[in-house]
Amino acid sequence: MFGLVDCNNFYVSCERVFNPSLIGRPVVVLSNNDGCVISRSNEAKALGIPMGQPAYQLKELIEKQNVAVFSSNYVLYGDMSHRVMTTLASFVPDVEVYSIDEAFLLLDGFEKQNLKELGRKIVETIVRNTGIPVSMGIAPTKTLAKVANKFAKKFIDYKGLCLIDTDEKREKALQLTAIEDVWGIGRQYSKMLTYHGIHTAWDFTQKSKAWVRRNMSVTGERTWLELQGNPCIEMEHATAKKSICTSRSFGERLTEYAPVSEAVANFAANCAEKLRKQHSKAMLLTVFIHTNPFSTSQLQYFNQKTVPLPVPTNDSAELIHHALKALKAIFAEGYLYKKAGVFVGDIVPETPLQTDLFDTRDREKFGKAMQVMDSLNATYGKHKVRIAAQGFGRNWKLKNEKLSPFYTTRLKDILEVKATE
DNA sequence: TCTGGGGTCCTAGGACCC
DNA sequence: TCTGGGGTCCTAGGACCC
Repeated sequence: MFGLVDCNNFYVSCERVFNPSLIGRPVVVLSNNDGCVISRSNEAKALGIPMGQPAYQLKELIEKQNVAVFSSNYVLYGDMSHRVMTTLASFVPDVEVYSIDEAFLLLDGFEKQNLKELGRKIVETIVRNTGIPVSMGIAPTKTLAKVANKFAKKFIDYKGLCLIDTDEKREKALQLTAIEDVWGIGRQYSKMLTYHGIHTAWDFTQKSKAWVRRNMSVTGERTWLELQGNPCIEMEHATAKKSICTSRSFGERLTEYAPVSEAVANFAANCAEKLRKQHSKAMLLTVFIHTNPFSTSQLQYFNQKTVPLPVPTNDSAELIHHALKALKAIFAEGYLYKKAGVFVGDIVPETPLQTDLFDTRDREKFGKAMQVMDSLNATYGKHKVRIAAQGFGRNWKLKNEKLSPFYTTRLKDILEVKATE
């Protein structure tokens, strides 16, 4: 059996833990740059605020209904997520952290009756220990655990826990699940399936295996099997990323090369840090820049450049060097830039080192410098020690006007909470 | 009229997830 | 005025090998 634990309205719940006056109120959290709504309290959902709605289109509603609005505070959410995951790991040995607010649990070896008790205990302990309310689904496959989780969330009588442990329950659940709500069925497949008269998860399971394979390839076939109780998607465990990307929209439009290059240098440094953290190096780097695609009045420009790295590397200075060279090749004057990003690919393990006959860089020396930089920054704060090209300008920085304090990670903010308490 | 029979690797694009 | 930021897997087709 598999369990799926999912935090309810996660980002909103994080804000509420440290600001209980938000409980009972409509609350939303916005994406980077205060762009779109990405988390909503139940009260905000009841007002009809959809997921992904641009904030500026909701201005009136927000004022009229006194909706509390927050910029996203990923430092806080990341720390709260860690607390939830650690608590889960104290109950079962095999936890797969699936996203910032979700985890799969392998529940093999528990008796049926114990399973319900265990689930109940997990749901109650998480909210008591972290303040974050969660829902849990338990079923014979991951896809069915996802289905069970939706019921745990939807029906208040379940008190956050739903088991699908008999064929009867499974059939009933599938009949009540719309096809577009199935894990693995996205917008395109929903459209195609609806066209073929398939409206529920149950309808889907009634199609032949060959039909599903023909129209939806092996991934669709797996979903089909999983919905019938045949597990084909196993537990996965954190492995090194095969590609890494850091990109941001700018708080204001940029026209000059200097601030764009500063931003790109920071994105490259960020990619380098992520590479070092997972002990790998990249062999390929891409830089992209573009104007605001939503604008109808401005001249549009999209461009990107990919460069092979002569020697696999995770050195900040080296990645910045190549990123800026690529940027120079694609930067064009006369546009209002909205977004840029750095992408690294062809990722290989840090060792063994692939050497290059003509490589003149003292990699041992620079590697040590990176280690020192990482350890200083771990103590004194992100990017406290940096490469000069990263600059101090900040004029490309994000808009986040409604940012909450770093309640759990920054001393000043922790003390502020204590003082108000 | 008839025109071999396998392979591998890479890339782009499309689907999906949070 | 104002619209996020990450990832994964699969397939088809082309280039190339013998």
